[in-house]
Amino acid sequence: MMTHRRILVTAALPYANGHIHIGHLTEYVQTDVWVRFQKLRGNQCIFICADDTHGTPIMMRARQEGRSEEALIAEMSEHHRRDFAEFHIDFDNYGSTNSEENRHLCGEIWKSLREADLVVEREIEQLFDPEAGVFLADRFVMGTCPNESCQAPDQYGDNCDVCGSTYQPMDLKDPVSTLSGAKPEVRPTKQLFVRIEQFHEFLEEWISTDNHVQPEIANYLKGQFLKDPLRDWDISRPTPYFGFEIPDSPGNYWYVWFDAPIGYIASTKQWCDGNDQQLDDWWKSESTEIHHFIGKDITYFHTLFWPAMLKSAGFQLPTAVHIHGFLTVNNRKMAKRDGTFVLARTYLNHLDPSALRYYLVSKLGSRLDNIDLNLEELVNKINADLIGKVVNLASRTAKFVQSVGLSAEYPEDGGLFHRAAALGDEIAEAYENLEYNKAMRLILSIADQANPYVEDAQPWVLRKDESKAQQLQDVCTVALNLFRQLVIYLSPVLPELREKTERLLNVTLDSWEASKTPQVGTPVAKFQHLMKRIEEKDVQAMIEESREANAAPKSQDSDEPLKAEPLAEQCTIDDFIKVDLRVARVVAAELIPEARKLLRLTLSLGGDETRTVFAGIKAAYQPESLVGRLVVCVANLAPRKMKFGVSEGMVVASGTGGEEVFLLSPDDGAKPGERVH
RNA sequence: GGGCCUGUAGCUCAGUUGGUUAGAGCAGGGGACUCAUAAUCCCUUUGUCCGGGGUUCAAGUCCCUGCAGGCCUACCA
Repeated sequence: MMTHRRILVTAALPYANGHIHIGHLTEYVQTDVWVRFQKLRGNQCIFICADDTHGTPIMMRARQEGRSEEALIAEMSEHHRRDFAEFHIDFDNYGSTNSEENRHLCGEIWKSLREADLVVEREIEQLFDPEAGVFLADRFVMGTCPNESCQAPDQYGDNCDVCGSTYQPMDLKDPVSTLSGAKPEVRPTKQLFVRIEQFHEFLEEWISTDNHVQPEIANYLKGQFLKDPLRDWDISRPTPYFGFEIPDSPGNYWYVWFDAPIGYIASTKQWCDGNDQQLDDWWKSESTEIHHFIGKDITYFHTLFWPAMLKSAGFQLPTAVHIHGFLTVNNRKMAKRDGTFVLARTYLNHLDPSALRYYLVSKLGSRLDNIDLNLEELVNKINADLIGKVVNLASRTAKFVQSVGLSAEYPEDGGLFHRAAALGDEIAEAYENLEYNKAMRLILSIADQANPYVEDAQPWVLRKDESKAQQLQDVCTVALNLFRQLVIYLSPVLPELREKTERLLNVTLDSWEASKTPQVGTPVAKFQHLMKRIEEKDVQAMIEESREANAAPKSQDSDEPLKAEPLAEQCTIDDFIKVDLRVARVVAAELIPEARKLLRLTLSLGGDETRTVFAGIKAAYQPESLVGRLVVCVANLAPRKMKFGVSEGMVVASGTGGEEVFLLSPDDGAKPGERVH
């Protein structure tokens, strides 16, 4: 018998700025399955989550919608809760970072940081948007890359997409606020920093021991952050900011990444208050395990800052931070354009949540690989595995024993039940270690033995001979007991199947141990469908709706590009004329193997006039597809020395970069060398 | 440029501390059955285990190297 464990589990807090989509669901399903598994094993386990509600994006959106932040986050919370509930994601408490409990705990932890003398005040300069009246985070500023050899326009405030260099938003040339289009001013602000370097040795030790993080993550952190002194962590934001004002620093607010993880504790506190529990038993007790499930994008907050904060405030550190990869659909990044950016709600409009749960779980392992949702495979897998093999077992036998129930004693079955029970240990180990794909393989192997058993025993023949009634009952008793084992093993993934099976077999399947003892002598209810097949057309309809819901209305294009990059200030015709745009023909296009983004183009402006241009379009265009086509180039741009040679101009394109690059082409009839007026 | 990961049948993947003829599911082909949500069962085809070296009695499995793909991160390692 295993020891009774007390386990606290969290999933990342979804941001209150958007709806839940199937990418999010990978994490919540992974976590929910683990929690349900622990509960089934008899451990005391609670699943804690909350909405992450603070920060500039929430503030700006509320303003835009003309309502309070509180109204916005309250509505979002409703949506999130409903989506999760319908995907059978069952939190013990779902809170909000904008709660009194959280404010209080932030204060407590803050006090510990102060007392340990870990907080320093420093004056820094930040960009301020005079029109919107807010300080601008890096991503709210765009301008020209300050790198002399790059000068790419329209880059964010922290780094350049084109040359990859990093810099401060102050360094950008011609910066523009993406909120208002105004030119930001540089203003000094006093901000608070946490001297996290104090924890350097401790963190190095912590990430290297006891599987606190996956080995590849430990490796990454050591190589990426811990090899140098850790930089002070900028933990405050000046007013206006939607969040908690720092008690001993009026006008300053805690940065959202300070109060968000504390939200885990605050949400636990709410649960404790409602369940007669002591918070300290969960967050300050060595006998409690704490497991965080997060995506790889937020690794650094959870493996460096968070342990440091907990450590200094005397809280228990996580037992493990489990990090997973991202979800792709049909092997591509989810994209609105492809209809693969599917909201949880849109999925629910067309398909059974159990299907996605099973599919994701059958793909998930313990590593942080990305996982792919192949829609064709989804249909196939659900129908073949769950309907054809698992549910079919009950479907083909239950009605034969509807009137008599299960046999009074468990019949001879050639060791089938015993073997499946023994396999339970291995399945449990796979669940425990987050090797869900392995667990599903093992479980399905039971169904693969059960169906031939039924085939061989031929209950449909037995029932025609009244003298074989006992034999018939026995065969169905075996099949339904194997089915019952399957359902227990699958119940962390498919809670709905469990409930329906409980009704069919008149039992409660709330313990893993139950899989070891056969069920006998109980009545069997009238068989009803336990799960529906998936139809290809429903998947198609879901994709269509995702496309429509996200695409702009037909007569009107989306305002997103303009919002992302507001109009520049007015210029005169003289300004415009300075830029000599010419039609050019691509006469050669070469891959530069060492370059990540660049292609080397040779452009002809007619006659002998040519230009060599390095263009950041490698991800978007095949070189051979470019040769011969017409493009528009900036012909009088000052040459720039680049890593692979001198670039003598630019080709004109729109798009956000990467694969999203669209070259301009003149209509038919244009000739190389013609000026664009 | 650096770091990490991956590369096994058409597809998705298993292959335990190196040990006999390399496996499963799906797909494909053939057959059986009719209880079941056109479900199920049986039989069946396919592999330069990415390439090249090396260690070993023995390598998909260990070492080196090359190639390809993915992710992360940078003229700092």
